[in-house]
Amino acid sequence: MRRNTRQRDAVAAALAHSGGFVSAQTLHGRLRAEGDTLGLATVYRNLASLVDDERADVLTSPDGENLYRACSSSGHHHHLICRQCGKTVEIEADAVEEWAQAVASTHGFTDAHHVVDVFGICASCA
Amino acid sequence: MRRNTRQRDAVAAALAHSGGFVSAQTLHGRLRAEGDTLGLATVYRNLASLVDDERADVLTSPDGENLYRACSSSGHHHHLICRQCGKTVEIEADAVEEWAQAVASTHGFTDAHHVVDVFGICASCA
DNA sequence: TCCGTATTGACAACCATTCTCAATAAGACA
DNA sequence: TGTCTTATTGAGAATGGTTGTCAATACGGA
Repeated sequence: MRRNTRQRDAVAAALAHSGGFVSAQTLHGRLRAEGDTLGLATVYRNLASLVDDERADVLTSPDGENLYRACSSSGHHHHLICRQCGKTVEIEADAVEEWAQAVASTHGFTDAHHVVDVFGICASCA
Repeated sequence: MRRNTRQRDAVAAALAHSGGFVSAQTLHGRLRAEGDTLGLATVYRNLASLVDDERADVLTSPDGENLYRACSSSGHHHHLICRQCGKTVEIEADAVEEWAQAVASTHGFTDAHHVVDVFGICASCA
């Protein structure tokens, strides 16, 4: 049975409030900075449960950190992410979708999923 | 100045010998099992240098481990990977390269890197 | 209000990876 | 071949993100 706790709401709200991808550590830091005391493990647990419910996306940054983001469009999409500030732009990429499928079937692969993410430095961070 | 050491050769050979993607830990284990004594840190260092020289590829597995693979075609490229057996096909994707750069600069992002990998089930596993 | 139990928090445990630094050995040069 | 410089190694400690542990807390149905 799922219970609604102050902490769960706080994590969901903080995630929704920060525009782009955020690490669990950063999110925890922000919540503490705002005076909300809650454990780091709790942040991880709630982020994981949000991902389970498909209310958030995860992706692994190049330096191995897990980044989370409130999921707006429920459909399939990709991201352009600022390595510095985490600002994120959702990308539509029909061309890439088709390309991925084509490549997979050319080599006899089925049930193809793909990971397509672009990392860079955004204009305001440059 | 780069020096050729027994350990460097051993790592390169072991990587080339194992067909698909292997973790540094696994590679280290295999080398030790064959009686070759060398440090884990050395395996990491040599794998990193192989990646630097573009003689090997890295990718991060879903559970956060770094997997390495001897690289046949030098230069930047992507992978089509079987979720089941780990079999890997190297993909050339100039169109995707251009697309990634275009998307990044369209949104004012610079220094764009990208992650493009396709996971599926290969013909023999299907 | 009472009670069962999901959830929390503090901290320990984990584990891949990187760092440290003294010891070793590759390779240039004479 | 011998010497010298220094890249490389090895063992273990350190790092850092993430997960596990377990007693204490508090949600929510009865």
